Amino acid sequence: MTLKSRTKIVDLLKKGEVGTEVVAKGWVRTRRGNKNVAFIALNDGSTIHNIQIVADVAVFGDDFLKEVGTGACIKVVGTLVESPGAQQPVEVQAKSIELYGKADPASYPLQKKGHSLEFLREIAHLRPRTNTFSAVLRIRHAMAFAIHKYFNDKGFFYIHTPIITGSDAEGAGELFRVTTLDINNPPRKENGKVDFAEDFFGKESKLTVSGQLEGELAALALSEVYTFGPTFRAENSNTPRHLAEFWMIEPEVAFYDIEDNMDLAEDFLKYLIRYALEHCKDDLEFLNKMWDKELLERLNSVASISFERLTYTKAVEILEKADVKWEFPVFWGADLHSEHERYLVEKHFKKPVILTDYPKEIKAFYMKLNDDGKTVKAMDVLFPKIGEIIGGSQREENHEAITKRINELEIPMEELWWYIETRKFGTAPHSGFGLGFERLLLFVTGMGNIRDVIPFPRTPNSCEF
RNA sequence: UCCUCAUUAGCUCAGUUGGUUAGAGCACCUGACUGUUAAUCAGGGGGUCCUAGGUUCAAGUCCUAGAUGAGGAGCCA
Repeated sequence: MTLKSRTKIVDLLKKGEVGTEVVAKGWVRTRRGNKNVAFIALNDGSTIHNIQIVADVAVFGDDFLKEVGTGACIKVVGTLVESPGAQQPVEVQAKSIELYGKADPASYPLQKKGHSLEFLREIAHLRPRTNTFSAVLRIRHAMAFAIHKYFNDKGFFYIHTPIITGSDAEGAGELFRVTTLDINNPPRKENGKVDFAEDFFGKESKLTVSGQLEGELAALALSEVYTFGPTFRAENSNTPRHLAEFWMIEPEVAFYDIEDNMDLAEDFLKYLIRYALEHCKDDLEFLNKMWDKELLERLNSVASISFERLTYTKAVEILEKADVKWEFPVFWGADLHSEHERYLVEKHFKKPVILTDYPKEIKAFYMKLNDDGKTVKAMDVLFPKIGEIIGGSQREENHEAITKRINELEIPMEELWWYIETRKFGTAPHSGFGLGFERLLLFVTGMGNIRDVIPFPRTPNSCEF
């Protein structure tokens, strides 16, 4: 028998092998009992549920059992039996217990009672051992897996786009610099500016804010691709919806117009939500009970309802007619603020909304210009509670049009020569979008703060662990 | 970055109009209990009231500045 030999608690609880000897390993959640018998709730992270270990005090001794308290890690060999208690189908009558690691009860920070999410963030090294956080992590895994499954089943190829980039032309926010220069004494040019020709790459380099531009290069060869990787924004954003380091999914598809793009986005989101409802039932029920009483109802609703689709122009008309005093004025050409988006999703339509055809001035250079010359084929998917969960567009594939737009916005053309060349050689209509993975998880788990759906959040002034 | 609020025991939080020795629940320790279910019951230990100034006979409480956290806004995914 090797060290890894054990039955996972999720399998023990399926009640398959009653009467047989089993080995369970895990971390003690609580211990209670009397002078004759101790009950140990054991969890190994395979499920939200614990297995109850029953240990006779006469066999194991009071002093030993005292060490098997909250937080300790143990190996238990015993018989799986039907439980006389009402709250669990089976339990393990312990024959032997090996203490892998004790946890001093006076200093172990996790109690059997609940903690605030703020406190748990301060002990991110231990919070995976809580019910809430282990549930979130299992759902996070399930969603990552479902994303790959969805695209793989549809014949999309997973493209690894670079994390270090030499271009900052995408315009999606402030970038983190990557350098090997001595920041206390960098080489300088005659004009006093830092000489990045002497840096590792011979030029300035940054952490990527998006894999989209490279994804487009791949789509214009492999037709259907997606990226799924970390992205970095050095914005000083302090909100429950922003991270400095987050994961993004970016499908990019040749021969898709904006309608196809919207169909893909809606189908994709519904698939993921249905996958969670089907595969993460116990964890979602726990989160529903613990944090968000409307979670399951909301997930079921969004999974089946048809998203509302309308143009930016129509949305502005609705907002202008609305009997609401806006903090930010609404007029054609103004960017929509979260109060406007929330009104459309939560009050007016009461379901997810896809807004399209925004004024070109408030959108990025790569979006395809409409025939009206004023709007671009952009699409934002707005969700209840979250706001913008997806942003995407049909891309400008016309060489003349995209160089004109780049010049208008005074984006340095020489940094994008490779991107522009795809429009020169065998260009094709294509579309894509970006989905923030943690924003998806906020919606699926019902958690209120994005720092609680990623194991180790990076935010301004916070890079512990 | 801006606005608002918060910071008191390991955790969650009370603390009245500025007034004696700062409290509770949980956790922890000791004991009781023949199968518990966030076990229960009894007892015990535990405090730089975020920090630095200030006002006052007297400050956890009022004022100023700062630190940290949270919510809202902006930026966005």
